[in-house]
Amino acid sequence: MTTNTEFQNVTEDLKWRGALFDATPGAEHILATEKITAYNGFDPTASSLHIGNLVAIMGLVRLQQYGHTPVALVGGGTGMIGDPSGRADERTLLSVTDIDYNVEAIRAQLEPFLDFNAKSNPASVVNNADWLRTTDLLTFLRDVGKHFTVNTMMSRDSVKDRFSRDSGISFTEFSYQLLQAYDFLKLYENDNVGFQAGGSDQWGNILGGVDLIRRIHGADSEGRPRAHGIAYPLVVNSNGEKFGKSIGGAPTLDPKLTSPYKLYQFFLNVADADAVPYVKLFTMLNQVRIGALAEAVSAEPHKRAAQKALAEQVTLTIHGQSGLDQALKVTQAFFGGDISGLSADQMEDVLDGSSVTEVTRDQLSGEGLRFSELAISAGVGKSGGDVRRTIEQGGMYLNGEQIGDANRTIKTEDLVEGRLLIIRRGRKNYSLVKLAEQLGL
RNA sequence: GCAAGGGUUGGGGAGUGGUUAAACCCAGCAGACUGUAAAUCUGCCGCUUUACGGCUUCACAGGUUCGAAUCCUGUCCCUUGCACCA
Repeated sequence: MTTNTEFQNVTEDLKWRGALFDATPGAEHILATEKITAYNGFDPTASSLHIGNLVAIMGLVRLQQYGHTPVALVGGGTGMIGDPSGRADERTLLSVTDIDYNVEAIRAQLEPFLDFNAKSNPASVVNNADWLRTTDLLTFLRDVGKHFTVNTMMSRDSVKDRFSRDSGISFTEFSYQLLQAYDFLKLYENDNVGFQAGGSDQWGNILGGVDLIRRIHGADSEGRPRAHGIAYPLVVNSNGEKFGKSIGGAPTLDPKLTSPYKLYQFFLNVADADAVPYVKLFTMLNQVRIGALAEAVSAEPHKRAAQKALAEQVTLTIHGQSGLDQALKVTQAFFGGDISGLSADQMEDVLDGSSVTEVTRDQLSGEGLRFSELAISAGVGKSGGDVRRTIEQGGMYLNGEQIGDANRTIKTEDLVEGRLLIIRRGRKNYSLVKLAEQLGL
């Protein structure tokens, strides 16, 4: 074992972290000897990136760390078509308004990761809508389409899979690979972007772009390809399941959709076997730190040192110090002690930012409000029957106390210090209910 | 356009006149055990103020029946073959 904690270049680093799946010939050499500009595309099919995108984001971060210039491409144009990769069925097209909204949201989510003010290699965000929406059909077919044979296009796995299915593939999605190749070409020509990074599912699309650039611009003066690509592996957990595919869908990077607390909890609950690999992939911690964590995991697994480090680091980068503080505070309150001992102020503080529901004083007066109704509006139950069943199984709590009666009603006396209620479903799902302010009545 | 096959509860997929709110698997939820893990086990998993009750469901609209997801008619959609086009 050497004491050397620094890697010479980004590829060594990525390899050590298990984050390099494939690279075009010569790519590693260039990454080690030159400072390049690399881009990674993000699909605006949803309003938020999720943790599945984290590998790619961290890839850009590491590239920047080693002096390369990262470019995040948000697919406002390609999003209008839809990538068939990894899809069993045709996508439903999104409206332009939705896409534009998503593009903005994603742009904002990428910002905490990258340094946009670096002197020599500032990060930037581009939107392929800027060129794709204005390119005219005939020009595109002549300049780009001419370089692709349908034979190759059909041999793509993402396309082939769909051929064998009943649903087939539309021409629209079939064309997708051309668009992504065109993006690379545009970025190469306009901004001298010579690298594309992406998940292994994007490898075919990446090579398509590399190929297109070679066909149009040929090799450089030394006979080397002008464009390169690297791919990250698909992250799976120790059960072979796709990363993030649990607990009601993948956590997002949007604090409104996934509170810092929930994000923190997601990573804290990672299985032992996954903890160290994930730390390597998703944090900037160095070899020494990670080596120590690995030892800690095997020596004292119950202390979950790696899980804690992982959850802390990820929450910190995505939601900042205040987000992490909040996540830790909530965790401490819920798992460290008894929340029924907390004051209303503390509860509110701890749960601020997670889902909050309001009730009016009227609703709680007289007969009171049925617990099941409140639980549904607070989002911890799907229907009256669902809530009742959960209560019967002992899974519903009000202010830290288990509810035994499915007909439980909520009255003003139940409010903690006259203004708050805490509903809990199962072990980890908390929801805050506030008494609405009465406005000038 | 013609012909054949098909559309079942989140997904997959049984079920072809009654005991079917609908097998089974996966996913999901709750509980036990634990380390807020994994594995395992138990219960739940259309709606309903608690129900051996009521209601609404098997693409949609009608119809036949004491009774239909199951039969008939029409409509929509999907798949496959043929034709048309080229």
